[in-house]
Amino acid sequence: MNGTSGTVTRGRGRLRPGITDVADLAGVSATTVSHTLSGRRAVSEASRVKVLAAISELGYRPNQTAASLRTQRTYTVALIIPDITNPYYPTVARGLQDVLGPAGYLSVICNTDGDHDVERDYLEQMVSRPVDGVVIAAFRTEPAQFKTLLDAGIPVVMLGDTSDTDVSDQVMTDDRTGTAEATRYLLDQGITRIGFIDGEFGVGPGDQRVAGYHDALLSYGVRIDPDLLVTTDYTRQGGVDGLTCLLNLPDPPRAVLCANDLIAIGALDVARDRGLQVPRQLAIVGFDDIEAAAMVTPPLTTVVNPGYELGRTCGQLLLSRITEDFTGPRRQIVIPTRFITRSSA
Amino acid sequence: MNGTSGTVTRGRGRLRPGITDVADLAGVSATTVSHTLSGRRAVSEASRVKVLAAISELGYRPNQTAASLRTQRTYTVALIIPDITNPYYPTVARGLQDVLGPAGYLSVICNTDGDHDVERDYLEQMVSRPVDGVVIAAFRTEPAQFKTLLDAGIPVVMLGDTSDTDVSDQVMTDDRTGTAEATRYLLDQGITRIGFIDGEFGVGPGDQRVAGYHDALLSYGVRIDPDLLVTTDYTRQGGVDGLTCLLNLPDPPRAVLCANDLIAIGALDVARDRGLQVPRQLAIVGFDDIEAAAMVTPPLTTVVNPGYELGRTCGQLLLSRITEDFTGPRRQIVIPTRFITRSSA
DNA sequence: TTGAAAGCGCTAACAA
DNA sequence: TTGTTAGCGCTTTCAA
Repeated sequence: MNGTSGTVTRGRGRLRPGITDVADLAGVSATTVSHTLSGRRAVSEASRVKVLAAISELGYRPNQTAASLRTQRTYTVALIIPDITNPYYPTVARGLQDVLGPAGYLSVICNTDGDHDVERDYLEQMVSRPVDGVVIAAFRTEPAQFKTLLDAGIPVVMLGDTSDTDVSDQVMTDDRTGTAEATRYLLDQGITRIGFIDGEFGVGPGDQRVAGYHDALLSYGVRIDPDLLVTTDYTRQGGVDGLTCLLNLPDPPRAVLCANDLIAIGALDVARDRGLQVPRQLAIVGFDDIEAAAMVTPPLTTVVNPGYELGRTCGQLLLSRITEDFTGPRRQIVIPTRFITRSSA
Repeated sequence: MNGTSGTVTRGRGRLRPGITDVADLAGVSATTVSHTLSGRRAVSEASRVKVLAAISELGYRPNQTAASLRTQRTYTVALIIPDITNPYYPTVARGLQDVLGPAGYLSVICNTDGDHDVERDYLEQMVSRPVDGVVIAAFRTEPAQFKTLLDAGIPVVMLGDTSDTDVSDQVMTDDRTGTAEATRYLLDQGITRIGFIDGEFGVGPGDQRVAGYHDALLSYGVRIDPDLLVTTDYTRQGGVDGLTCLLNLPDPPRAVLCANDLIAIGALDVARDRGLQVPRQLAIVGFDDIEAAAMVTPPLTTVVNPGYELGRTCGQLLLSRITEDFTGPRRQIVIPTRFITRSSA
C-alpha cells in the first residue's frame, strides 16, 4: 500500500487511521511504528516519542484482524460446552479466562446443548476463523472431529472424561475418588446400607461416581446390593423419583449418595415430605457443590467439583500448546475433589 | 498473489489450502470460488460442481480472518459483564447467543469484576480487533467510553439501567414496577409494616427497586418509615445483617422485601435461627428468581428478573444496528418482570 | 458467466 | 537504527 493514497482516504478523519497514517505523521516508516508497538525490534527514543505522539493525536488503534492475517494468530480461543446456563460451566469458563485473559486471549463461548451436529458445526467454524485453541466439553464427540482441528494445527483440550479420545490433552475431575471418600465417610459412621441415585446411564460422569461408591463398599467388605443403585436424571425431579424408589424398598437405605447436587436436593424434598429427619434418619450426600448446595435446608454435605480449577488447568495446558512451550505427547490431568461436610450427612 | 507459487507451498498438503488452490484444481478463478461460496454472484452449474468437488477434495475451509480484513466484518460480538459466575449473567449470555448464533455471530465474554480500568481496556480491545458489536453491563462506565466504540462505528447496547448514558440502545428490567407489584401483594394481605433490605447504595438496580416499593406504599396511603429501609450488600450475609437490624427495631416489620434473592436467602437464615415462622410471622420476598430461589425452604416468593429475555432483546437490537436494518435514534427497551408466588410470602 | 487485478492493514524478511 | 518490499487469503470492482 501507498502511504499517500492511504492518507487521502483516512488521514482526513473520514475513517479509522491506519499504521501508515501514523507513520506519515511521525515521519517514520510503518515498520518503525509496528516495532514501537510490538517491541520486537529496537527503536530509537526519538522515533518512539514521535510515534507515540502521532498515535495519540490520531487516536490510532492497530487493527488486530490485519495482524492476525499476517501472523496467523487470532488471540482467540473457543470454549465449547453444552450450556452456559448449567451452573457448573460458568465456573469453568471463569477459570479458563482468568489464565487466558492476562495472556491476551479472548474466549468465545459456544453452547451445543449436547447436540452432536451443533458440536461439529462449531468445531468446523473454529478452523475456519481460525481460533488459536479450543477447550471442549463434549458428551459424545468422536475423535474424528478433533482430527480436523489438530490437522489445522489448532490445539484442543478436552474437558471431562466423556469421550474415548486419546488425541488431545485432557482435564478431568477425580470423580471416582470423590465418591469413594464420601462413601467412606458414611461407612465410618457405621452406616452400611447406602443407596446411590445415579443420573442418566452412560452420559456424563455418573459411571465414575458409581465406581467410586463401589470401590469404597468393596474395601470395607460391604456387599454391593444392586437394588440400592437407581438410575434417573441429573435433575431435582430425578432426585425425587430416585429416593422415592429407594424408600419403597423392603429394606430402605439409611443414607444416599447422589450423582449430583440437583438430585440430592430432590432427595431432600422427599425426605421433608415424608417427615424424615436428615441426617438422623436419612443422610444425604450430593456432588458438585453448586451455589444452591449451601442454601438448602439442611445445607448439603457434598463433594466439591472444582470447576474453577479445571478451567484454569485447561487454560494452562492450552496456552502451553499455543505458545509451543510444550510440544510433548498428550497429557491427562486429574483434578482432585474435596469433601465438604455440612449438615445433611 | 500468484496461484502457482501458492500451490508450491500449500497444494502439496503442507499447509492449509487457500482459495487459489481450490481455483487451480477446479480450473476456475478464485473469484468464481469465492462466489460459489458466498452466492453473491451467479455461477454456472458446471463451475459450481467443479468448485465444490475441489473444495471437498482439498478439505478447504475459507479463512475468515482474511475475509474479515476485506469486508470489515468479523462476525464476532462482545458481551462485557462483571462476572459470568454471577448466576444472572449466564442466562443473559444464553439469550444473546440464541439470537446472535443463528445469524452467524460468535460472542466473546469478558469479565470485568466491576473494575473500571478493566472495562476500559476491554472496550479498547474491542475497537482494535474489531468486533461487530458490543453488549455491556457496566456499573460505572461513563458515556465517554462508549464514544470510542461508537466513533469506530461499532454499535453498543447497554444492559441495565446503571449508567447515565444516552448514547446507545439500552435494555433493562422494569425493576420499579416489579417491586411495586410485590409490595402491593403484601399490602393486599393487610400487611403495612413492610421492610426493605437494599444492596449497596447507588450501585446496581437497588435504587429502582426501592422506588417501586415507595410507589406502592404511597399509592396505598401507607406512611414511608425510613427506619424500615436498610442498606447492606447484595449477598447472603447482607441479608443476615439486614434482617437482624430490622428485627431489632422497637416495632419490627411483618414482611421484608429484599433487593435480590441472595439477600432474601440470608433473611430466611435469620428467620430460621430465631424460630420465626415464614411466612406466618414474617413474609419474605426476593428479587431475580435465581436457581436457588426454588430450592430453599420455604421456596422463595420473588420477582422474576427475565435475564434470558434481556439477552435476546440485546441481541435483536444489536443485530439490527449491525445489519443497518435500523439506523434511527437510540432505543430504550424495558422488559417487564413477573411476580411469582411460592411459599415465603 | 467469468477473470484480472487491486487492495483490506498489518508484519517481517532483507537490505542498508 | 531504519526503510523497502512482499505478501497473509480473501472480496470486489472493473472489464470482458
